[in-house]
Amino acid sequence: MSNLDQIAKLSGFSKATVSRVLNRSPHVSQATREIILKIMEELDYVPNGNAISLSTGETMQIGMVTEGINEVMLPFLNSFVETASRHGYQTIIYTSGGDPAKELQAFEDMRRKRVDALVISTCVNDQALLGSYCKYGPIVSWQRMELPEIQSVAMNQYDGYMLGLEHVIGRGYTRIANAWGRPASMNTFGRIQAYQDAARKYHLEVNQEWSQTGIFSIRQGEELIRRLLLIAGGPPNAILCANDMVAAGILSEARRLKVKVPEELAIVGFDNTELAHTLGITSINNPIGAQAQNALHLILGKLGGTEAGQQELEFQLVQRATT
Amino acid sequence: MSNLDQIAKLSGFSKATVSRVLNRSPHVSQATREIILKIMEELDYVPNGNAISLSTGETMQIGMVTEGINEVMLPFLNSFVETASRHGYQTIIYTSGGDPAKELQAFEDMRRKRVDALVISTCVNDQALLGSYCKYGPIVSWQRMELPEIQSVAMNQYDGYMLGLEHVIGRGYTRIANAWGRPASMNTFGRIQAYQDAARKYHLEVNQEWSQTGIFSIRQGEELIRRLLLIAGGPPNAILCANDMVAAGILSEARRLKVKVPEELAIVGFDNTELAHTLGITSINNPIGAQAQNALHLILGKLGGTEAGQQELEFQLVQRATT
DNA sequence: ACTTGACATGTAACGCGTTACAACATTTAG
DNA sequence: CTAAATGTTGTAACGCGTTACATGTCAAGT
Repeated sequence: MSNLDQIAKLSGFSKATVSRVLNRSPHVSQATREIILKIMEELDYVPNGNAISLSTGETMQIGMVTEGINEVMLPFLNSFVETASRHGYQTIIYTSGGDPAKELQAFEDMRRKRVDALVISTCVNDQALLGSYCKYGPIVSWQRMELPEIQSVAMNQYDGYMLGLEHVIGRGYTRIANAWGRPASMNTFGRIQAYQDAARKYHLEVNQEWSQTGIFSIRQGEELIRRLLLIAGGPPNAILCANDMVAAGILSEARRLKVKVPEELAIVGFDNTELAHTLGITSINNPIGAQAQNALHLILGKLGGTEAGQQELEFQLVQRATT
Repeated sequence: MSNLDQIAKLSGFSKATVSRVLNRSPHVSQATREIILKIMEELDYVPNGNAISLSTGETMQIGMVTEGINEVMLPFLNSFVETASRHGYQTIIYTSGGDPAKELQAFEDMRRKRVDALVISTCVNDQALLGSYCKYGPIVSWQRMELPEIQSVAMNQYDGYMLGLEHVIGRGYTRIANAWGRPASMNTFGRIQAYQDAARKYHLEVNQEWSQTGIFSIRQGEELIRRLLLIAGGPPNAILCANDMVAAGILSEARRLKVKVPEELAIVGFDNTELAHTLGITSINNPIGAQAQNALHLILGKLGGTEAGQQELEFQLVQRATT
């Protein structure tokens, strides 16, 4: 394995000049550049990434923190990895599986200079704790955060959820159930607010049992609808879901149980993923890919010292067969 | 930002001793260890990951090479990330989007010591080219490879596909269509072989137009079934798919077109992902998670110098509503 | 002819741990 | 009581680029 020193010795120039060639510095004569490039070629030289990172203090790597990779994350992850790579950054995945200690590994890795920045997709640690890592590098979150240090690319969940609510209300549904996601998250908070405001404004029937938090997955959706159908005082006739996976679970289980969709039950998903398209689920179009790009741009801005703003994004509702 | 030198100076011991404390070497007296740990604590010291990597030549990072992250990859990726992390390795995602040059970046990164090893999920470069990177570190592939240097954790596709074929044949279907994946891949090759052997053995009706390669996604599945239904000489009455996404596309489009499943069309997916469960698609259980673990173990073995074997895995067919 | 500046290149310190080898002290065995 | 073994710690080189600053050269400007 050849190194820069050898190239320098062989070419007769100093390490500095060789380094300049590597970094395309203009302060090298064309003749010198060619000689050095030729020798590099002959020795099959590539610079050692770790040495560069140690020296510059940059790893060109960004960590993505998440509980686990699921269908909803897919467009976020894909878009982020893609965009980051276009800017020369690689993405490292940190999955916690819900274990705060494992999640912390990502933050420690930033402290140890293994990654230059972090994007949080979902996280299970205390926000104050995460905040204490901000001094080690930029942290941007997909979900909205209370902590001002951690910027978020989440959209205004209140508006998005209201869009879904008014859609089903407009179609005559009044017994609306809610499958919300992470309890105590800002996203969920905005959605709850929207529901409460809509309930008041449109005089919806309200039943505590119709609203649940902590519902994320296909299986949880399946279970939820089974429970909802058994509720005393009657089941809801519409349900808004935390994401499309939940909606998919509810839809397939409802079909199995011979519940007519959308006549007896309207279903609205969230995120408008491929899944919603495939299953024909009405969904609120969360422009996830664009959010991921925003996340990267915020990070690049912070890394570069320029405080970049994010472009504004808008929700849309895509109507399909479930409403 | 404190460093090892400072800890050494403050504690009165040498860098070597401090390093020994960090690495839990037994050759340090208890008293010394405590003094040094205390100072580390006070200075809020963490070792610099890049310095460690430069020094040891290991990054504790493994690259995952793929065209893009999709539903089928999900269990592979999740399982790999999880297992790797348990062994102290982080996973870096390299998506090529089908561009060989972008894909090569991953291989170059191994050459530059940015990652210790690579797992190939899907790849678009010439295998011979990839082979030339084997000298820089272990490369393991999910898909079967022709190159002996690149070990694979793929299962015997012939057997798995035959399982699916015999299942539908056993249920009386004889006009079997095939939606195969990547052309010219070993996986596809095995499946084609299985189909040809089965066609001969069970006297299946054969129609060139029923078999296609290059079908991977939900959308492609949708398009495919539309085309198949228009074929002169009649459409097939069963179809085996490259993966569950394709099966999902076919199923939903078939329903839209009022084709009765499974009466008029049997559908068999591959991989038995969450998607197949949700949509009730019969699928061949490719134990993807276990394959990912195998991949990691092969890599760890090669990194550690011990040639680890992989545990044998078996296919199963999970019957659901589409057959 | 002389200053000024542009350009090319070198020097040496720096970023930060790891580790082979040496050295010394203290037991333990004989 | 000495030699060998064991345990503790230090020295210094190594892994490999980057970069601020210094030096030297040559042409343009006056």
